Amino acid sequence: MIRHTLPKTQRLRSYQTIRQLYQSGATGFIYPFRYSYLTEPTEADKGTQPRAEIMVAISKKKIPLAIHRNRRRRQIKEAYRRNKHIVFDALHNHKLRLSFIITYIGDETVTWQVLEKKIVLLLHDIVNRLESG
RNA sequence: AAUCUGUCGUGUGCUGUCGCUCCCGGAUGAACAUCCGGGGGAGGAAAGUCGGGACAACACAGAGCGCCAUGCUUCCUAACGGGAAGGUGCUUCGAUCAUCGAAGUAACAGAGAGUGCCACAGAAAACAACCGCCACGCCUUUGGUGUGGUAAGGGUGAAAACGUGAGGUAAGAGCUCACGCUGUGUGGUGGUGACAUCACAGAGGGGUAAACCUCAUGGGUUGCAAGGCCAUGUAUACCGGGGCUGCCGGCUUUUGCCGGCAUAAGGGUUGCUCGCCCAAUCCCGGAGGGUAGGCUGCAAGAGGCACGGAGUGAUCCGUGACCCCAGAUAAAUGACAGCACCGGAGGGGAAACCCAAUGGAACAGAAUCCUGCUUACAGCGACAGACCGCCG
Repeated sequence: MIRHTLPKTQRLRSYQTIRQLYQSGATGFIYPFRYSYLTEPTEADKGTQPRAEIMVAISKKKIPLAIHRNRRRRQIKEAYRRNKHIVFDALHNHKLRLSFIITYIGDETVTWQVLEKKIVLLLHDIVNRLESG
């Protein structure tokens, strides 16, 4: 049973990884999100553990005010935090490390309930793609 | 009382579940970390990035030119293009014999150097003659025409060459005079000063400087992505071109090396020029490569509040074992419920009153800090003003 936390170590913070993701990450689309992700296998001799790193990006064109972008980013992070067990179970089964970016492309009218449902769909989508190879 | 406008103040709180970040203490652990406990964690504008400063790096012999900013006075302030108090002009309102008071407003130095511009209309917008008036000449003589004088009258315009009266003249004109108006100069008085007021002299040829400009004052450049340290790395690397000079002395068989002086393509002097300074481990171009990780700067000060004092005021001084004091870094300070708050569809009740659904809850998110300005803003409170009504 994992705890539903989201500390610094599970957030995507490396410039190089982000660059790699935008250049060569596998992408998908579930409205109102677009996502791209990369995986690498864990290596037991180096002591790396399965884990996921996430980043949330929001377009300034869609949501112009900083305070509204902040709120939307917090809601997305919250939705991921509450449902991240979906993807974590798969990662442990396949011994993978995952980095991914969720880009919000909706507008300000999407409600919290819809947002959480769509995140769950998105996570299941990623898991399906991992399982199928 | 209600509504509206303006100014000032304030600008959500509590509970639950699950989370984030920083600091302190403890535990596990080689370490990264993880866990437990405690504490701190967005704004009045954090915004616009507009002024001014602190702080930092680089630069700085000097002179000239240029560029930018500011522009009534005194004061406040670390400083300012900010603020306070005042002066002057203009506008509005009110009272009044003159004159005075209130509110608002002002890029409010110079149009006695020069240049430019002044739409339309008008003859003309700055060397004024269209009509008119006057003199003289000519002709086909109730008139027409030419030359000259004339800014009193007409007409145009936002603005037409000081106003009124008298003298004067061919007709006229500040041409002369009186009174007045507006500048200038000198002197007196009051005021720290802007300025006010009085006297004398002399002048009257528009406006426009957020047009160029003139005058006065100020201004080195870049900004925390500043800068410092650690780690990493590749620097006197590679290719092409330029330069690699002259004299003297020393060493040396020579090539060459070292030192001094001179020259200077080039570089620096952070707008330009002169001047000054630098110098072969140099300068220009090409191609290619690397880094972009961590720590620091980085949070207690031009801080708030209370009381007392000085000042018209901005503000300053003193006292206080009074209070506060975010530091994130693909960027924490939250998400979701419920209640409180506003509102009240509707329901209950004889009534007072009670219960209440949907809904509403502004503007807005630190990024080195402070200070000011500007802009955005629901609700509540205070104080002014306007309007309506006068039974509230």
